[in-house]
This record gives sequence, structure tokens and C-alpha cells, in this order.
Amino acid sequence: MSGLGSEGNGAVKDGDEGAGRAARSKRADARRNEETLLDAAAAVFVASGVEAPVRDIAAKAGVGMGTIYRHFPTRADLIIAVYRHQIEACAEAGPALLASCPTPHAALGRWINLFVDFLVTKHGLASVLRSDDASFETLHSCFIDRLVPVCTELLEAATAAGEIRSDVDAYELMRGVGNLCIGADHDARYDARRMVELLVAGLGRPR
Amino acid sequence: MSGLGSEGNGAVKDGDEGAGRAARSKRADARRNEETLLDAAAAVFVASGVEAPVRDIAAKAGVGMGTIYRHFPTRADLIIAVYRHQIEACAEAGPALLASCPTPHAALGRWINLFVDFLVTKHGLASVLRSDDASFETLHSCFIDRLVPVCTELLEAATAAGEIRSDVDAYELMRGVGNLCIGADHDARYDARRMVELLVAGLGRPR
DNA sequence: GAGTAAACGGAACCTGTCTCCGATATCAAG
DNA sequence: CTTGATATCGGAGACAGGTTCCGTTTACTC
Repeated sequence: MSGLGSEGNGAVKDGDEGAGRAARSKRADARRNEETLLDAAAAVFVASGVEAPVRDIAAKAGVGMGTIYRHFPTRADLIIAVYRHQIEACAEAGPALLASCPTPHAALGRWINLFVDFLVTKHGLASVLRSDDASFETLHSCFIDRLVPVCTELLEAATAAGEIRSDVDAYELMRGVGNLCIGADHDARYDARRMVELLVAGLGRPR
Repeated sequence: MSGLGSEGNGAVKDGDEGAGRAARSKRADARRNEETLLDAAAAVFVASGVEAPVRDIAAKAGVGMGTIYRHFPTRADLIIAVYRHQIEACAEAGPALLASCPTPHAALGRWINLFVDFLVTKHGLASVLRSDDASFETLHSCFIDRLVPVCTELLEAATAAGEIRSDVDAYELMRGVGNLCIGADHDARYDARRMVELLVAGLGRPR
């Protein structure tokens, strides 16, 4: 609805790999495969959800299992790579909203809506974010590291403006919102957006 | 904290199996094993969480895989059996709270706390409740069928008293609360109870 | 005490993740 | 263009859970 970028495109490419070292040395086939893989993964995620078997992605990309695991040591790394730029867009929207909205509280609400839309439109992303499987730790902290600071900024602005209670921190809020988005697809009776709206409403100073 | 029964005891026994048919015919060893299994499962769930391998439970009970699956056709059935009486206790607490609390809204809050305590103290129960694996559908609807009507009653009482907004139904609320409880253990920075409190606060009429 | 149906046990199977290593392709130097 | 060093590929198979199957054992009945 709000739109944090479309679905199946490259992303990552080669930019921020080795912390800007001198060597842009990857072999051509490797570069090509990485991109193919990213596209295939994005396509499969859309078609079958984020929990699609790795084998399917490898098959779709026309490469072997080894290749996929060389580029993305774990499922989670692949997911991160596919969605990294969308997380980035979401993070960047924070300060922008703060500047353009009438009140910090409004900005916070809008920003959270952005986040919710992102999670809800990616089948199963929210669940996988909450998986207690250790290998998803990376995914989790990728989201957290990038997004929590932004959320903190919005939260502090709203607190400073006296618009919300001050005993909830950004990490907790984002986890709560993330949790509320779980299973939002495949259940017509559950509207994650409305629940999040309630949560944000509850944030408002109890007079 | 509030206490919906302790952990590892029988439950189910033989009562409500075949809709009160005449035949109480099970063989003695079968009856014995079922109870052993229930106890073992409860113990393992406490020790390793609800997601513990079925094999572990069988081993703990000292029976073979076949036995476990004869009594509980699927993982979810076993979980249900173990927790059924606690769900029951929670359901029964609803009307009681409504009668004993000063306002319906207070009763609703207390009842939801009961539910949250139940979920949070059972490692991983909330996650498994939200699993999109089809075999947990039974578990899901067991919770839903028994608890949603109770929640509806509380909700309607509070609505009638003009204490809350009226555009949220019990199913949605319970799903939201259940979601908020996911991963509440093993993350000290996340306090599910506080998030649920926020949600319930948001339920209050926006003046 | 024998006969029979129910219950048991656990090996085998399925699905999904991730590892290992021989086969293959790329690139640079001669 | 050839050649060799080396990065990359591919996919069989190890591993980990859940679930099924079926030959064996056991409890109850006559």
C-alpha cells in the first residue's frame, strides 16, 4: 500500500561487501550467479512465501545447492540480501517523516505503518523474524540494528513532545509490532494493521 | 504468577473420549501408557519447551514411537492433551472474573493477564500456536473454540458498559495477544505483559 | 489354557537444511 | 592461444525432525 520498493530486483549487487576494500575481485560467473540467485529467491518468496525450501530456490535459479550456500551461508543471509534495500528504505523514511509530519506522534504512526506493510506483504517474513532457530539471529539483528535507532529517534521526539508515555523502548515496541504481524496473511479474520493501531493508541499518554 | 494449575499431572484420563459412549473398554496397558506419556510430555515440555522432539518424549516415557502416535495422532494432539485442563481453567475464570470485578473492563484485563501468563510460562507454546503448519490447526482451534466465546462475553460486557471501542472482536484480540506472547521467554529485553497492557489500553474508548 | 484383537516398538520413510569434495570454469601470464 | 592456478560449481549424502508401517507381544475372554 505505502510502498517500500517493488519485489524482484537485484539489490546488494557488489557495493558493500568487504567494507570498501580495494579488491573488487569476484569472478564474473560468481557475480552473475549471485544476482540470478537473488532474483530467483525474490520470485520464490513471492510465490511460496519466505519459508520456501532452499532446494526450490536453487532449482529456480538453475544452480546447485553448493552454489547457494557459497553465496549465502544460511537461509537467513539470503533473506537479508533480498530485503536489505527495503529495510534501508524503511530506515530512511524515519527522519523524513519526522520532518514532514505535523507532530512526532503522527510521524511515528506513519512510520510504523510502513514497517507493518513491509512485513505483512512478505508472506511469513514476520514469523521467520521471530523463529527461535539460532540461524535467524542474523536476520533478527539486521532488522534490529538498522531499524531500532530510527524508531528510538521517533519515540524520543514524541516523548519530548509529551505525546506518549515514556516507559516503552524502541526495541520492545518493534518486537511487539513485528509479532502482531505474524500470520497476518492466510487469516482473513485477523487484521494486523488494526492490532498495531491499537498498540500505538495504547502508547498515548494515559492523560 | 496467577496460576492456572501446576505442570505435570494426568489430565484427560478417560472421561470425554468417545462422546460418552457405553464402552469404557481400553486395555489396562493402554490406559497406563497414555498417562505415562502425558506425564513424560509435560516434563519434557517444561525442560525443553513445547517444540521438543517427539522421540525425546517417547524415550522419556520409555515407549516406542508407535505408541505415542497411537494415542496422539499428531504432535498437536499431544500438546492439547497436556494443556487441556489449563485451557479449561482459563475459560472458566472468565465468567468468575466478570462477576467479581468492579467493572467489565477490569475483568477483561485480569482475564487477559491470566491468558498471557499461561502462554508465557510454557516455552514456545505461543509460537506453536501460530505455526502455519497445518497439523497445528487442531491446537489452534482448540484454543479458539474454547476461549473466544469467553472473551466475547467479556468484550461485550465492557462494550455495553461503554468502556471500550467496539470495532474489535474477540478472535482478533486473542490472536493479537497470542502473537505478542511469542518469544517472550529467551529475550530479557522484551516484556510481553507490558505490550499486552498497551494493547488493552488502546482498546479503551478514544474519549 | 488357548485364541484373538488390541497395543507395542522401532526401523524405515519423508521432507527440509546444510556439508563435502570431485568436476568445471575463469582469468592472467607466457 | 595455451596453460596452469585457483575460485566456483553441482549435487550426493549426512543429519534432524515428524510420521507410518507392520511383525511381535500382551491383555482380556471363553
